[in-house]
Amino acid sequence: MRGKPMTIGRISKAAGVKVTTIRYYESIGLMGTPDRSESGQRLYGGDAVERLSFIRHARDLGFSVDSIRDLIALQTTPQADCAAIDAAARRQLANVGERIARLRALEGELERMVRSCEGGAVATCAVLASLADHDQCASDDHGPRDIAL
Amino acid sequence: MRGKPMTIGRISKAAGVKVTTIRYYESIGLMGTPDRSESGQRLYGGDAVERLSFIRHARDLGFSVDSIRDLIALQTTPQADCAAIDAAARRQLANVGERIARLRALEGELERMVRSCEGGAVATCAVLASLADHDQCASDDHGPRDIAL
DNA sequence: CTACAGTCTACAGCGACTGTAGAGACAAGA
DNA sequence: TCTTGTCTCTACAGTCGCTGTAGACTGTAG
Ligand SMILES: [Zn+2]
Ligand SMILES: [Zn+2]
Ligand SMILES: [Zn+2]
Ligand SMILES: [Zn+2]
Repeated sequence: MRGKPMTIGRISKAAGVKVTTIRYYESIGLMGTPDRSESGQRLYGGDAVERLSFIRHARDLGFSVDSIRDLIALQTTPQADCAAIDAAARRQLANVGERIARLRALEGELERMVRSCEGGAVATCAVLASLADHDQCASDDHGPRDIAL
Repeated sequence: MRGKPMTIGRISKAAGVKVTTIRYYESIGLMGTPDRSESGQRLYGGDAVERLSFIRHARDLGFSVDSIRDLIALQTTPQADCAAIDAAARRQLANVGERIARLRALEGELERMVRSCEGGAVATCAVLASLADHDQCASDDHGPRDIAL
């Protein structure tokens, strides 16, 4: 660990990850146990900032913690083939594509609902009617279950 | 409560909502406390099926439980103006639109990452390099935080 | 009567954090 | 040196929208 050791607050600011989140990442094995000062405070080197940035960027791109753990593990053998890493990225891409498709279906139905109501009493609200009965909307727009937005 | 009372299993099948989920909806006040048989089993009328369908359709469209609670409350005064309901639907529509936009940004960045790697060793993997450094990707694609996918 | 399916309550778990309480540690100013 | 204020520590509860489990009881068909 070269360079001056940094406290958790410093790497938190440096990487843009909250202190509590860093401790959480440590607890789930994404971050590895850091050195401690005599009084027990965590001490990090610059590599910790790099790893945090990596984790955060991957999270921002929607990778699960599990995937990120895998990606980190794959980095430990730099001479290996990167096919597994590329595959993980492609899986994530597909995942995002599916979510977009599902959300677009919702968007379409919501648009129709909103357009169809011309105001008036709750009793005759077209939005409410659409919500009460999916068959009434253009049929096969959104999936039946497992939205997992 | 007209019609033969139905058990929780029956309305579960009728509405396509799991038994445990129905009890959960009751516990959080979406469903109201049903009558009970002598032995303590819940007994529902057909209106329960309607309400469950309503809830499920709204959930499928991405409405939060809180919003649905509001929507249900608004239905209790059918002579009122439906503006609040329509506004809720428009809010949800905007919400979905934002999520789509964010996901499209992710999609773009992931596509670039995947395209840029031509295979080889982990040490030189372009996907990994992109993940390690957001500045390296086309800069302003995905937001800094709060993905809330 | 005997299976077996359905129902009951109460609580733990998911993912990915966030927030809290209560205690100890450290840097800077008076 | 004392004090003040900011960090840091651990451990645990809460978020959202469910899902699954355990262990007991009830209802129904053969
Ligand atoms: Zn309306
Ligand atoms: Zn629908
Ligand atoms: Zn690669
Ligand atoms: Zn990026």
